[in-house]
Amino acid sequence: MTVVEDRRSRRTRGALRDALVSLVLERGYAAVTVEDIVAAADVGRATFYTHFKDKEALYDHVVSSVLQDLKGRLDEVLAPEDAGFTGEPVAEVFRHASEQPDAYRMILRGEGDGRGLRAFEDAWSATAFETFTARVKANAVRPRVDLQVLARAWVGEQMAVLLWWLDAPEPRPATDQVVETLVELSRRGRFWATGFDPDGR
Amino acid sequence: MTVVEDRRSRRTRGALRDALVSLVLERGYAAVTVEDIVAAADVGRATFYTHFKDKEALYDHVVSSVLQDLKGRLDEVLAPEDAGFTGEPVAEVFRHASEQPDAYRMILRGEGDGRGLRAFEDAWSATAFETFTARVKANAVRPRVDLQVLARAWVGEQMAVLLWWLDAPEPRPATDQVVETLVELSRRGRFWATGFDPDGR
DNA sequence: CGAGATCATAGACAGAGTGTCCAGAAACAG
DNA sequence: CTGTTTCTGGACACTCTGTCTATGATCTCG
Repeated sequence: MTVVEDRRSRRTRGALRDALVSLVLERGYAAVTVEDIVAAADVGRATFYTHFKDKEALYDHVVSSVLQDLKGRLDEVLAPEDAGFTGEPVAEVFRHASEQPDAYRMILRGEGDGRGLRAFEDAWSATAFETFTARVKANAVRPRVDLQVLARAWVGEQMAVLLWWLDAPEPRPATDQVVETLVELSRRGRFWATGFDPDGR
Repeated sequence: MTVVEDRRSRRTRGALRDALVSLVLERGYAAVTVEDIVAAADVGRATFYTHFKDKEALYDHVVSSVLQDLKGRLDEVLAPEDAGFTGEPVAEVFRHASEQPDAYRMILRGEGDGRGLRAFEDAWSATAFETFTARVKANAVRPRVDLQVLARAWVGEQMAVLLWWLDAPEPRPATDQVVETLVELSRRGRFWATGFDPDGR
C-alpha cells in the first residue's frame, strides 16, 4: 500500500487539472473533450479513466481543491468577532484568486453549468451567515434585515467584482484598491460611495 | 411571403423553449439532448433543426428573449435621475423573474456554461454604470469609488439574492421584503443592516 | 541492485448523440 | 380549393464516450 501518492500519479493528475482549466477557458467547458484534455496533458486516454470517472469528475476535483485550499486560508484569517467588517477575509480571497487566476475564472464564469459557481457561493455565504449571526449575538443587537439575504448579497457582491477584476483588460484598479472599495461599500453603503445622499443625511 | 409567423412555427418554437427550460432545470444543461427536447415538446427531430442551429442556439434564444423583455420593462421604470436609489428597478426585476421563474433559475444558476449568466450580468451592470455616472454628474459630486466596481457589486448583490430567493425552499421572506432589504442595504450599508456600528457612528 | 507492485499506453470496441437529407403527410393563407 | 409552408419518421455518416486488453515503463523498498 502506498502511503504517499506516486510521483507518476501526481504528475498525471496535475497535468490533467491544468489542461482542463486552460482548455475550458479557451473553448468553454462543453466544447472540451476528454481527448483534447489527454492530448494537452500528454497522457494516455485510458490513464484518464483510471484517475477520474469522467470529465465532470475532473472538474469537480479542481473545484473542491480550490474550495478546500481557500477554506484553510480563511480559517487563519477569520477572527470570530470580526464578522467580515474588516478587509482581511476579502483581501485573502482576492490574494488566493490571483495566485490561481485561471481556476477562479473558470469557476466564477459558471463553466460546467454553474456547478462550481454554486458550490463556491453556497460555501462562502454559509460562512458569512455564521459569522454575521455570531457577531450580532455577541453584540446583542437586533439586525434590521434577514441575515440570509445579507449573506447572499455580500457574497454575490464580492464574486461579481472578483470576476470582473480577473477578467477585465488592463487598465483596472489595483487589488488593494478594489478590496478597500468593497469593504467600505459594504460598511457604508452607496450613499457614501457616490458621495451623494438624496435624503440629505 | 408570410407577414406574420405561421401558427405552427409559433407553437413549435414555444414548445421547444419550454421543453429546454424545464429539462435543464431537471437534469442540467449538459445532460439534456436534442432528442429529449423534441420528445418533450412533441416535435419532430428534423423540425428542431429547421428552427435552431443546435441546442446552444435554442438556449441563446431563450436568454435573449428574457433579456430583451426585461430591458423593455426597465426602460419604463428607470427614471434617469433615479440611479437605482429607489427600489423600483430592483422590484421590477424581481417581478419579472417571478413571472417566468424557471427561465431565471436556468440563467442565474449558470446553466449553459454561464453564457446566459454573463450576458445578464454584463447588460445589467452596463445599465447600472450609466445610471450611476449620470447621477453623479447631475449632482456634481465626486464619487469615492470606481463606479465600475460599484456597478458590478450592485448587480452581483441583486443576482445572488434573486437566485437565492427563487431557489429557496419555503418559508422565505416575501418579495417586497427582500427587495426593500436589498435597497436599504445598498443605500445604508451593512452597519445599518446589522444594527451595529463597530466604529461607533 | 533487483523483485514485485503500481502505473501508463495504444488501439479496438459498442453505444449514444449529432446534424443532414429525403419523400410524403399535414396544416396553413387567401 | 390551390399552391405554399411546415412537420414528420427514418436512414445516414460522423464524433465522442467509456471499457477492455495485453504490454511496456516506472516506482518502492528490502
